[in-house]
Amino acid sequence: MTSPPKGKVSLQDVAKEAGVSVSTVSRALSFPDRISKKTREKVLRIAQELGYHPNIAARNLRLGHSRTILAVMPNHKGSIISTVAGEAIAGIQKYISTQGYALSVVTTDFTTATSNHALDLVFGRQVSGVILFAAQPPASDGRDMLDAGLPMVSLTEDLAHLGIRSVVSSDRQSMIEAVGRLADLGHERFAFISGPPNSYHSTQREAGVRSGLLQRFGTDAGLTKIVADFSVDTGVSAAHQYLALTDRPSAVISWADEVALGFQSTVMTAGLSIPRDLSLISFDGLHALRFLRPSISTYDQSPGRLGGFAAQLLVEEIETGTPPEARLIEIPAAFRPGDSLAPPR
Amino acid sequence: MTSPPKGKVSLQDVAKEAGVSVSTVSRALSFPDRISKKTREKVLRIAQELGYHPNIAARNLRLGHSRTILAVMPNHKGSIISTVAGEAIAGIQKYISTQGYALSVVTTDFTTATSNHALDLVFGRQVSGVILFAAQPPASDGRDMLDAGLPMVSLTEDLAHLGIRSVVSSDRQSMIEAVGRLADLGHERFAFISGPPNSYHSTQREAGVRSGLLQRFGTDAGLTKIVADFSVDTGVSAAHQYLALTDRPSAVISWADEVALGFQSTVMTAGLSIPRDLSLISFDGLHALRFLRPSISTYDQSPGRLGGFAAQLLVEEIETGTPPEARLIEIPAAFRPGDSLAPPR
DNA sequence: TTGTACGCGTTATCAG
DNA sequence: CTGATAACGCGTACAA
Repeated sequence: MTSPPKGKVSLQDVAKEAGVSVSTVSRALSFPDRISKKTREKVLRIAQELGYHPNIAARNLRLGHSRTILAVMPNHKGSIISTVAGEAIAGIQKYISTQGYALSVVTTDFTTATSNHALDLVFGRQVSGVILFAAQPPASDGRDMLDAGLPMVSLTEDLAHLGIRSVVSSDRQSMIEAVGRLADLGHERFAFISGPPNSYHSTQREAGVRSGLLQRFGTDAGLTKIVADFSVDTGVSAAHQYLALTDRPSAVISWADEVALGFQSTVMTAGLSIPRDLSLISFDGLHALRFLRPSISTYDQSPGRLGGFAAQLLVEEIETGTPPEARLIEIPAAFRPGDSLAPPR
Repeated sequence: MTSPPKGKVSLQDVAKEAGVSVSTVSRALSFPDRISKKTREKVLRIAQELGYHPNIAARNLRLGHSRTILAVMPNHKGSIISTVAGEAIAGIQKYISTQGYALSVVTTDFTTATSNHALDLVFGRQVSGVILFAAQPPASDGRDMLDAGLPMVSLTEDLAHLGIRSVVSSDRQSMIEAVGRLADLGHERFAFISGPPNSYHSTQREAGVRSGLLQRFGTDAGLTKIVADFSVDTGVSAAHQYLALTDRPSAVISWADEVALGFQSTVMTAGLSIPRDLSLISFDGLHALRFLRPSISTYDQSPGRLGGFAAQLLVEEIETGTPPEARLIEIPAAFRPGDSLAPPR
C-alpha cells in the first residue's frame, strides 16, 4: 500500500516502512546532518510517499510549548470586530508566520462565558504568548490571565502599570502636532470631541490637545469639550451639541475617525461647510475617510504595523525568556492630510 | 505548599494531594455523576485550590482531535484584511465558542511560504475543520488542503464544484432586485461596474444585473460595462470612463462598495450630482457608506451572519461525521437604502 | 550512526 | 465506586 492509510500516518509507520527505528526517522526530520546520507534520503523519501506530517499535539505535549500565540480581541456588544482589529491581526500573523509561530484568535466581550474561553486556552498551556488588544486582561471565576505567567504584550492600550509591555501609538504627540497645524492656519478657538471618560486613548489625546494649546497659546482654557463614544452615532450627537453652541470653534479635533464620520455628516446636513466653516482633524487612519467629500484629515496609526511590532516583541520574549520588563513603546502615527483643513473664515 | 508550583499542575498533582488515583480525578472532572459525592467534592476543591487546568495538548493527543477550527483568510498583496473578513471572523468565533470550539486564524497570500503554514496546521491534525475564505484551497509542494480529508466549508465563494460546501450571499437575486428598484424609479439606461474577470462574485453579480434587465426590458443589450477591481482606486478610473461616455446611463450598479466609494467621490468632484444626475447602488454593506453624503444604497451581506452560519454547518459536520455532501447555500443580502436613489432627470 | 526506553498529561478499558 | 494500566505520537538521554 503506497497510499496514506486514512490520512493518519505516524513516525512509526514511516519507520516500519523504511526498516529503521522511530528515533532515526525523528532525527532525519529534525537533524538531517546527524544521520548518514543514505538512510536520510531513504527516510525522507518514504515520509514523503506516505504523506507523513508530524502530529502537532504530540509534539507540543512532549516539548511543553506550542509556538502558538493568542490574540485577544474585543467584541463590544456582541457586534463587529473593528477594521483596525482586522488589520492588527494581519500584521501579527504576517510577522509570526516568518518565525514559525501560529496564531489563535479569540474575541471576547469580557463576560464570563467568553472570558473563560480565552482563559482555558491560556491555562491549558495551549499558547506560548498573548497579544492583548483590550483595556484589561480577561478574568473570571477568580482566575486572571495575568496569573498564567505567560509572555504578554498589550496592543494600542497602555497596560504598563500592570507590568505588561505595551505598544501604543503616540496619541499625545500627534495631537500636539494637530493643534500646531490648525494654529498655523490661524485657528484660535478649538473643540475636542472625546471618547468615554475611561478610555485610555481619549484621555491621552485630550491631554495632547491641551498640551498643544498650552504650548501655543499659553492656556487651554478656551477648549470646548464634547463627550462622545466609539460609535458613529455619538458623532452625530456631538455634532448637535456643536451646532447648539453660540460661538462655534473653527477648529474641531475628534478623538476617533468613526465619531468624525458621524460628526461631519451631521454638520454638513445642517448646512455648514467643511472646511469653510470649520476645520476637522481626527485620529485612526480609517481607510474610508479618504473618500468622503470632503475627505477628513486624520492620523494613521497603521494597526498592521503596530501589530507586527508587538508580535516581534512578544516572540523575542518567548524565545529569550527575558523577564517582562514592563515599558511603554510609542509608535508615531502618520498624518494623512485631507480636504478638511483651511484657515478660519 | 498551597500555591501552584510554577503554574504547572497536572492531574497527578491533584490526585496526590487528594489521596486518590489519577483516573478518579479525571472522572470527577469529566463525569461528576459517576463518582461519590464525597470524593467528588474533595477532588474538585483541591483542583480549584491548586489551580488545576487540563493540558489541552495532552487531551488532544489522547482524543485524536482538537475541537479547533481553522479560518483561512486572504491577504492580498501582503496588505490588509478587509473589514468583511474581520466581521466574518467575529461571527465564526461567536458561534463556535458556544460549542466549545476554538478558532485559529491564518492569513495567506497563496504563496508557498504562507500556504505551507496553513497546510502544516491542517496536516498536523491540529484542527478539526476548516472555514475557507478564499477562491481556492491552499496548496503547495504537491500537498493540497483538500487531501487532508477534513471537514471544510467555503465562505462567500462558491466552491461546490470542488466538493466543498459553500455559504454565499445571493449575488444574482440581489442584483435582479436592484435592477427592479431602479427600473421602478424610471431608469432605462444602466451601467455595471464589474470586478476582475476571474472574480466569482463579480461574475455572479453581473449575471444578476443582466437577468434583471432581461426580465424587465427583454434585453440586456443596452448595458454599459465598466471593468474595475477590488480597490477604491479602480473606482476612480471607472468614474473617469463613465464621465467620458457620450450618453451616460442614469443608473449605475457597482459590484462592490469600495469601488463605489471611489466612483462616487470622483463623479461628484467632476460636478455631477447624486442622485440628481445618476442613481447608484452597490454591494457589500460597508458600514462607512452610510455616512457619505449622499449615502450609497447597498446590499448588506452581513459577513458576521454568513460566518456564523458557515461555522454552524461545519461544526455539525464535525460532530455528526456526515459525509460532505457538497452544495451551495445562498443567504439573501439585505437592501440598505441610502440617498443615492432618485428618478432620472 | 543507530536503536532502546522513557515520559509528557490525558482518557479509556478493565479489574477489583 | 475506584484504581491500575495502556495508549495517543513525539523527542531525547542513554546505550550499543
